[in-house]
Amino acid sequence: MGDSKADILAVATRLFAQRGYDGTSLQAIAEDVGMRKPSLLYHFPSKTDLREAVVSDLLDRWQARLPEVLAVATSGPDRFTALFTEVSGFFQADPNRALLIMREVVGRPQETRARIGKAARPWLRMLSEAIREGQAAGNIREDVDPEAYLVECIVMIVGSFVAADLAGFVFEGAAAKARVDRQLAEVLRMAHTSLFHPRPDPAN
Amino acid sequence: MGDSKADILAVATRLFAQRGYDGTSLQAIAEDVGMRKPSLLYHFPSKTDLREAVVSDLLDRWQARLPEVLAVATSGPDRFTALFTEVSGFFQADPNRALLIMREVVGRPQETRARIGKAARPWLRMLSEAIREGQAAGNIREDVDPEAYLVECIVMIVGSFVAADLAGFVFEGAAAKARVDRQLAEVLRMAHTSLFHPRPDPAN
DNA sequence: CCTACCGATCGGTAGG
DNA sequence: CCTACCGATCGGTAGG
Repeated sequence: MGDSKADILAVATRLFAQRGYDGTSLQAIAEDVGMRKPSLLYHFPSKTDLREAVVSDLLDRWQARLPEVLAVATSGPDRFTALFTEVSGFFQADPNRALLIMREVVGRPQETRARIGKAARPWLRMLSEAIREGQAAGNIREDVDPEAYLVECIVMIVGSFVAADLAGFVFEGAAAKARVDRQLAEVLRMAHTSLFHPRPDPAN
Repeated sequence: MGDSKADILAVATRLFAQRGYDGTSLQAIAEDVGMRKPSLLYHFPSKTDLREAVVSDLLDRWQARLPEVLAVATSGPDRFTALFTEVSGFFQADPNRALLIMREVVGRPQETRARIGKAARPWLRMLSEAIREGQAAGNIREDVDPEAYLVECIVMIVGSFVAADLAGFVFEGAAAKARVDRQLAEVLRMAHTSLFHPRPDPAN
């Protein structure tokens, strides 16, 4: 029923995220979609094309969230936490997104990496500028390296999903979902504490 | 010249790290080593065996550094920075280690993940206990989640090497090596700031 | 450590 | 969207 192209994209995203690009055959994707391999290749002329479409789809979905993210980042109380929640919510909506990005970034094809980098660029520019303004205004610690700080925040958020899987082997108990939540809570704390000046009234 | 088995391990580590396990053929490894595929399979009976040997080799090299790490972690001034430097130095000695770990952790074979988790476990237990003691003694922030904090520190360190590659596309200039150094410096600052209580004498 | 070779599976095409 | 099929490459074996 419905849009075959969208079905293929959804299945390919899931399998590329979970088994990697090289570890996923077109046959496996076609089977999960419920069609034969040549039919899949009618919609996407080659495996490389499918990969690009999967990455484009992910980046498009991020761009589609742009309005909410901007709204939250420019007004209201505690903009920092709101922005953080917005970003991590994007990955929580589908944890495969985090795995996929990790794999595509670590993977070799420079072209794909360049596209992800290009998509992230305006965001990082805008936010690093905001950090510099905060530093000039005295709200943000002077020793923060804005670009490096932002990169590490993304690394931590995306890494939380990857690590949550592994953490099950390291510490007992706790389902993957609860693990992610706990990791993300700590990431928020770390990111917040290391960005702003300490409050002058600690209960210490 | 010399130990074929060690040569194979070194080449396999490099190629698995850079192209992934599925993206690396035994033929490619054999070629780089300078032998034929069946000769390689004489030393390692199957590709799976080779993968396990590569992971074991990495974990063994980490274990071999244990004495220095423990020495640095239990005495001397600024044990935090010393321990951090020791850990990141392990990956700086060969950045492929960071890529390999990232790939093996994100990859599916649960067995490999379980082994990495098992190797990390005693370390994380020991350090999280030390954090709890610091919290009881009042040196460390009460709101730190010890296990989650440590997981994120590792995520950040390993992620710095992965991100340094990508950062070249996001911000202009700066070679990968300098990028890693800059990211690691910021990771150290973030990890330190978010762990300890603020000094009572900020120049603010 | 090699040559020679195997069945299976890969991405992709022809043709309808 | 299918059946039928292609050459290339995969991990691995036989045998020396």
